[in-house]
Amino acid sequence: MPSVFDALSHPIRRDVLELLKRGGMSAGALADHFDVSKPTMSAHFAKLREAGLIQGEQCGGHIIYTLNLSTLEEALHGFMSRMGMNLTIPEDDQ
Amino acid sequence: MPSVFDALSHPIRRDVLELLKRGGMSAGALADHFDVSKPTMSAHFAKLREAGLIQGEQCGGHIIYTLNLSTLEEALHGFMSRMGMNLTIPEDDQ
DNA sequence: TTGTCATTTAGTTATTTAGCTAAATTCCTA
DNA sequence: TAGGAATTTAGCTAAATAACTAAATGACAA
Repeated sequence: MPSVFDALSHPIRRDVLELLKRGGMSAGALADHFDVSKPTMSAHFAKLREAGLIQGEQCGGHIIYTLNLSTLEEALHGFMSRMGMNLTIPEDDQ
Repeated sequence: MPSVFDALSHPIRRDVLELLKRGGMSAGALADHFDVSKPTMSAHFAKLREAGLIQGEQCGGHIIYTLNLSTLEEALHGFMSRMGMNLTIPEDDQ
């Protein structure tokens, strides 16, 4: 069971989270953004899933991944408060 | 050259950063907090150094490691602004 | 300058990670 | 229900990581 910080240690996985910031995307659409094979991307998705950072939902013939921002917030908040920093989340744009 | 996120991926290294939050400590004093050998700790220090998160200064027969908080802030700030979060650093206690 | 303590380097091992291709699975659609 | 697209699983390889012990280095102190 990889921690959030393990999941964040690979640049592709950080990029995936950013792509998901504005809404869900299918595994294939996500994979198209990166220059590695789809099975490799599938393994990255699995690591993000196991860390609780994303979740996938079967939707038609696709799987739509969505960001679980609260897991990320919680992990960063926990670490940063240990380090004496504060995290603030801005209000949603409307 | 490991990134800040690589350096943060090991729990011992995150704990080292927290121990250094309030000031410098020698390699030996830091190592005493963990249940691994000193050479193993030396490798963890090296990774933190290469990521720019700590620096060591020869001081008497010891090496004093100090936190480079700005590197951590910059990396977290960079990632969090990509993710639509904000980081604030509270004023120093006086 | 020799001894001692602190730290790092060397060298080894086991495990994990990241990547690939090929095959299996899943789920729609015709 | 057969075909086809999307995704994951299996199985493999190479490289990186984390750990250890033993040896080397560095820096003071007697």
